[in-house]
Amino acid sequence: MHSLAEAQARLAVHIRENGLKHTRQRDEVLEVFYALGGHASIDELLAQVQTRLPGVGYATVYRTMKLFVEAGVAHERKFQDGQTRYEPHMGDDHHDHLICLDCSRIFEFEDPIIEARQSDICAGRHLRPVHHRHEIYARCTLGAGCPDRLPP
Amino acid sequence: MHSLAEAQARLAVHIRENGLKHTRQRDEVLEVFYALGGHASIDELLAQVQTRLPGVGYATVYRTMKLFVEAGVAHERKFQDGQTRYEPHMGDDHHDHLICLDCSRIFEFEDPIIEARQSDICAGRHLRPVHHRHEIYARCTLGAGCPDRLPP
DNA sequence: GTCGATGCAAAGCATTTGCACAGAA
DNA sequence: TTCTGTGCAAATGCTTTGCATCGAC
Repeated sequence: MHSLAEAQARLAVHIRENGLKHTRQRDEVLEVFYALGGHASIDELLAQVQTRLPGVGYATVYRTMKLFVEAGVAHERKFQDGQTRYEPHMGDDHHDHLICLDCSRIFEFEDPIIEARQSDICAGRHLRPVHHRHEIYARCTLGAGCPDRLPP
Repeated sequence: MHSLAEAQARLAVHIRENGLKHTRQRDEVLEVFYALGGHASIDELLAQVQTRLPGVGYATVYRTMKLFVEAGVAHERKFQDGQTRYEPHMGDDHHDHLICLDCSRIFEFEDPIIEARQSDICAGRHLRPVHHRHEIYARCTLGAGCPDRLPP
């Protein structure tokens, strides 16, 4: 699942199968969620949704994103700033995050060697990894030359 | 720094150097903190401190743990249960966490291969790792035989 | 006697929930 | 018409802060 259209289809199925309802709000939140691209916070989502559908409040966005997670179209990520962020579900590929402390950009990475080491570490303790969280916080080696430096 | 005595010494220095004061509460919180051994939450700390010094409230424990972090005798860790946990600072050695979803135990691990891969991943993007968070959530392969299984 | 620390209650944030009403099916 | 979804406000859980008082120096 990559595109908005696929997400809409999957959500529709989930709604059907669980006797839920298709609403304008859910449509708009899903479109905004895909338009924002990834790592969107509730505040960012709400701000965008309100430009399309004034009157929507936090409760609806929170409930809707929870529904998206249950429907499998979104993932929940908790970084260190106290805000929950969401990203579109992209099939089975797993990835972790690399966060630039200079410009706040969030990169994604996936490393088979690290994944393998994790299994080994677990195996030594009679454990089997279920999921993990791996975030690297880093700074530009280019200093002020960071091409996408953002205001602090 | 490993022992309570060393932590007491370091805290005393920090207090001296910053014109702060040595108090009974800070003594007790530090002892309880070391007695609990690691990954203690504010609630756990407060409960223990109150057996020794009734009347202490959340505010004091929160403020005291923040002081310990500044003094370098404690580290702050945020796992996924919404509670901040603290662990004694053990010199320069860094470690990550392996959390058993069956019995809630928290293991520590450190893996040079993973650390090296992290640097490589950063280098490819002109970044230099500053710190990271790596948590593996796992289940016992022993099933109900998990020797230290705890109630859910 | 100063000035930082404490304890309590109130305030802050992010998130969740109760409830009356609106709107899909 | 029925029952879920929505919007608002109040409630919650964790953490921080304001303020009068306490206690270390």
